[in-house]
Amino acid sequence: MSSTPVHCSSCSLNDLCLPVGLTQAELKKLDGLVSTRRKVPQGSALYRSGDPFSALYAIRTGFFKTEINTADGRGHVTGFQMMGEIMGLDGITQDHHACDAIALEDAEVCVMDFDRIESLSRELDSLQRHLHKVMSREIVRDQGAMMLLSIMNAEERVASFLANLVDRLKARGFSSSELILRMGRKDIGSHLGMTIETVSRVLSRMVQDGMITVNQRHIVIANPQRLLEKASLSRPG
Amino acid sequence: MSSTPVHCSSCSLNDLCLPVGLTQAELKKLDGLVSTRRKVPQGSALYRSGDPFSALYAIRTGFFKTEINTADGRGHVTGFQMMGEIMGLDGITQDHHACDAIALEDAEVCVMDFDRIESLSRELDSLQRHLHKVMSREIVRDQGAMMLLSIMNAEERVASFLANLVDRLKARGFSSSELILRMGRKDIGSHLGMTIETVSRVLSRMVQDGMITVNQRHIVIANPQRLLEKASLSRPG
DNA sequence: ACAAGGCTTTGATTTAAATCAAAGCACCTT
DNA sequence: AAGGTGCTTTGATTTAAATCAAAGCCTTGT
Repeated sequence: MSSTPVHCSSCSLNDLCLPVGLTQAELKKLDGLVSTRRKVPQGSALYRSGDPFSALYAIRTGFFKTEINTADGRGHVTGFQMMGEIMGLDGITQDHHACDAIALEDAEVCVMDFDRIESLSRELDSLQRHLHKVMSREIVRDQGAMMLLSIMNAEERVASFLANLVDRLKARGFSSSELILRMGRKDIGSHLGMTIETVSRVLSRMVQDGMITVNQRHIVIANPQRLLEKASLSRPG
Repeated sequence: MSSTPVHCSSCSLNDLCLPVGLTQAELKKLDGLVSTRRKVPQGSALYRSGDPFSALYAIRTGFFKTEINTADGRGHVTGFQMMGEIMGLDGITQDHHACDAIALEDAEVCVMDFDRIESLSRELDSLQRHLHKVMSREIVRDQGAMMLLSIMNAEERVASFLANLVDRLKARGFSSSELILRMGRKDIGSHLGMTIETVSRVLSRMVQDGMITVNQRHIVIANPQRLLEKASLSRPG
């Protein structure tokens, strides 16, 4: 709950976040969209499964994971989210959230009341269209993740995971050859459907092959070409 | 391209399809939504990956699979769709479709121009809300499928698959103890991330255990209780 | 500095599912 | 009815990844 004024029109993330492609005049209208900002300390939840749904969240700073936990202890990390990405879409169907959203480092999010999003998007065609695109992108992304889990082996999965992360970081102005993992091996394994031992072994093998360099959570992509080859499923011609 | 008049307001599927929860007056407005119907013969595509996106489709009759094909021959069936369900949401983000939609039996769909859906949902709050719920449900469903692939073993996956199918069929007035599979073992295996041999072996084991009965594609659920136990991941307490 | 705890890596062994192989069945066509 | 074709089942063997086990290492606090 920051007291500083909160404006989409002046936000440096606006070309990554919800209001992408809006004119300056339209952006002005959006300035009422973000009611508050919210700080989320590392390790704590932005929302949890079962919480009532009322808002979408745009990440301003920090890094999140979303996960579904089961009573028998098996859990699954459904994804990792970084600045500019929208969280909370899972809550719309049932009016309560379907997963936990946990901050992997101290984070700050823009809280966008969903009723307000809906009423604004009835006025602004471009916002409406963009919201639909964001949701559709999430669907396509999840289907890509399903495919990864269904047909890729351990090494391909890890390669895809790394390639995907550097891609998204690059789009945010960070290095495309270097990254700091914000999550532990356990979360990587859970997300990729494998054990931490396998994650570790695969990383070691990639180091041996000269594809990457690993120092704890610090990864350097030594051979981007080969990483991409491993990662890609070569879509149909 | 049927010449019979096409009206959501008189459609028997309307409580499963897009216009759920609308008043009669609102339904009247929707009658212009479905421009045409389209017949899709068994084995042919409603749309293919790369096709330009222009419409969503509501299934009136028939049964579909959606799949992503890769150049190297590995492919993945992302889901199966039955009457009343909406297809095409994957196309919104990139203005072209991201997967193939193939009819597994002769089918008929309602073609809903997406621009018209958007403009109508700017007028009808309830349609807007429902569209958002449909998209969110797809996201949650896909995340459930990811979890299935990530943490369940072969027998749990097949049990989930069967339980999910009878559930959806039951909601459409069909038997909850019996079903005809519209897809072959290959598609089941692709969807569940396993080979056809494993699908077959798991089914045989379930028959031996008295959980189900299998005659080709005709399945009888002999012990729904045990099927549900196998299928469920028991969510957190 | 040292101990404690939690990650991470590495190694040995087991196992679930894949692969390889062949036979069985249902559904066509002639 | 016979022969073919494509799906499905079943069996034998292999393999990728899980499990079991232990050591290494970074971090944190006393």
